Amino acid sequence: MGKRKSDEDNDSRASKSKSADESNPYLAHLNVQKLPKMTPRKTTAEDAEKYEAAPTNLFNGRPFSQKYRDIMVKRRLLPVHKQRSEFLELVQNNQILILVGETGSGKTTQIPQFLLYDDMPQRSGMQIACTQPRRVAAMSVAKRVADELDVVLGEEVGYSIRFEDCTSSRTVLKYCTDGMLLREAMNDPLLSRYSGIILDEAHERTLQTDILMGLLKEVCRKRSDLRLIVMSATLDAGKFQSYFDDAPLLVVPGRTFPVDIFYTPEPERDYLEAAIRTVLQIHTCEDPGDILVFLTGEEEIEDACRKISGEINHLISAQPDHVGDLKVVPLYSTLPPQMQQKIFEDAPPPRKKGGPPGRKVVVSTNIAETSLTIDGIVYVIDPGFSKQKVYNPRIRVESLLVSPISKASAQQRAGRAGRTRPGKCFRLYTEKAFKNDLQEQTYPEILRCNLGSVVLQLKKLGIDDLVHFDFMDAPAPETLMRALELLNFLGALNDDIELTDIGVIMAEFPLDPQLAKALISSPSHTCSNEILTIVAMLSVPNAFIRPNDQRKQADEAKAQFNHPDSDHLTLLNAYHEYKEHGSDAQWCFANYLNARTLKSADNVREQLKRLMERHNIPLVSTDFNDKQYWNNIRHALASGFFMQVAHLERNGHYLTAKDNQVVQLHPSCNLETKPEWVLYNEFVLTQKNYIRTVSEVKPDWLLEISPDYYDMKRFPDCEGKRALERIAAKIASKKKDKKGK
DNA sequence: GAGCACTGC
Repeated sequence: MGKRKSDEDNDSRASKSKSADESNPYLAHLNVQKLPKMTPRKTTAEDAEKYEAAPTNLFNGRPFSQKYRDIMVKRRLLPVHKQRSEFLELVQNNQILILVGETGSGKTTQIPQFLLYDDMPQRSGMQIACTQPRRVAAMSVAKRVADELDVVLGEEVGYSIRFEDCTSSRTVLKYCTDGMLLREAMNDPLLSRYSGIILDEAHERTLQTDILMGLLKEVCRKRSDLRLIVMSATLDAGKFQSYFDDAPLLVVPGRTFPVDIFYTPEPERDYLEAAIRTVLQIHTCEDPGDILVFLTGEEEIEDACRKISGEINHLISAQPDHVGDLKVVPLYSTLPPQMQQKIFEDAPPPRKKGGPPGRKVVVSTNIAETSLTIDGIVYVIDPGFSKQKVYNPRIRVESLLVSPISKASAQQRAGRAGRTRPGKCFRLYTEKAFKNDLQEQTYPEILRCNLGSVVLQLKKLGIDDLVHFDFMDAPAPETLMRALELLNFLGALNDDIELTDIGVIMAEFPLDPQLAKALISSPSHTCSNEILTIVAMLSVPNAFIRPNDQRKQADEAKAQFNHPDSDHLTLLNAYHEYKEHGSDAQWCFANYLNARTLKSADNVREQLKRLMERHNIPLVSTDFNDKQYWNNIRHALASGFFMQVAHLERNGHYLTAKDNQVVQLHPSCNLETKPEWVLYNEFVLTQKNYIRTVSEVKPDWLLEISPDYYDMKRFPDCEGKRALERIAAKIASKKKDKKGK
């Protein structure tokens, strides 16, 4: 707090009082009299610029550095700079502002600073938050803006992301992930510490951004002092404006190079083949410049890379004087980081002096559309597809489907060719298809996924009437019903759709409701330490590595951790061994385990452990030699996953309980037998219906955990039902016997 | 006997 006080001193010194400075020789250099008076929300661009050009920093009282002045020259050249006055006028006269700025406009770095000089949150001990969908962006932009304001990162400017809070009591501008701001809202629904909130990249319409928009729309009504700026890259501004009650719009031009778009005259039958052909054509016919190809997934990308390399080798040996080298680089999220780094390497040089130039081609998933920017790309090949999540509320299954992209997405892809100089984009579909068949925008995530967690969060945020909640795009009623039903069966919501005591605690955990429930229930099965580990392992990507050319060795390595009737316990064993071996990366490598993934599981575990301690959920274990050790763990899992259970039918197939979907154990399952009853972590819909990460359960646990879900009166007829009825009868007669005696 | 678009708390 000491620092904030000195800010105020500095401020008031600058604006009104002279006497203190005149009598203080150390402050003589401030030359304060020349600085204009600044009143919050009345700042003009000229006044702010005078402060930015003053000898000392308004925010920390230190003299500005040369580096600061050098950066300032560049900042003044950003397109958004020209509109500072316009921005200030709009934000001073309106509570909500929509800002559209294309790539290179400088909106992410400058707008928060413009607002900072106008709001001056330091005077009232408040902050400005700017949200980003991704952690790396929050971190790197915060670093940049700290430099631009000539302050130390983590002091006046900071960032806040999961696992890392780089802010202090003097922080006035904070970049954070949108999920982080949402977490804050759960404990402070009015977000009262913020004088201004900027939602960046709103056009991406992530789940969190959509919830924040709905929430902030309400918060603005209750807090007239709050300023909200919604920033987006696309020209879909009209939708944002009308959602926010016709908020004014500021359009900032971008700074990119023109990109020529080419379409195919006829539809392509095989986009993969067409993409490869186009790479070869560009390489042999076009000017130097790197190529970016968008494909849908790992397998397709690796396949394409092999084929391109093969074809290029042919061409080079046929015409060595006319065809240069081509470096083919795959890119997808599960690629290890050192492999991902290859996209930044230079294109190969000509093989001999004066020979044809070398070129780099990056074959990538959608990761290169938003998350990663590769400089030097001049050619983009866009086949027009990506994998998208879809949710089927009827069978309660999320799956990934290769689908046509939207126009907005096609535009974004094309833009990747014009970052450093004019480029070309080859769309492997017809212009007519682009105009008539592609939808304008990609469906927002909130329409495409299971909403269990979202509904729990909204309830925790104090939204009582979910059905009438003002979503920008309202999810299907059936999807909401499914979420409410799940939360009701889990005991998080009562029959009046109110949050229960357990529901309140569940909402605190950054977990799917099923996992949160299993974790909270685990102390009553004396295995919370173990469930904590399993939940952490299930919250990170698959830790078992299985390279295509070493499948056998990898499977043998995994077999060491195997538990005969539970994949969940295999995860537990792997984690224990990892810790036993001192979290050693070498050991992980030798045992086909992903050290990075296990490290992040450990991080997650620590975070969840702290939350458990905060809520007084005891950390306990059953003695390892107790024969109930394994049973207790599976029993606790069942208390969260009793709705994800399958029964082995006499024909050898599994049928999911109640939904009666035919499913098979995923080939990655390591169960030694096919137990009659299993619970599963995940339903994977690919060529077949698979259930993945499976454990044996005892049917009497199911009846005991949720008599409501396993109410035989509301259970469809199947072999599983008859088996459950027999067990129920047995339990009933036992109870009777007991009473009789 | 198969995959795992991408994020995030």
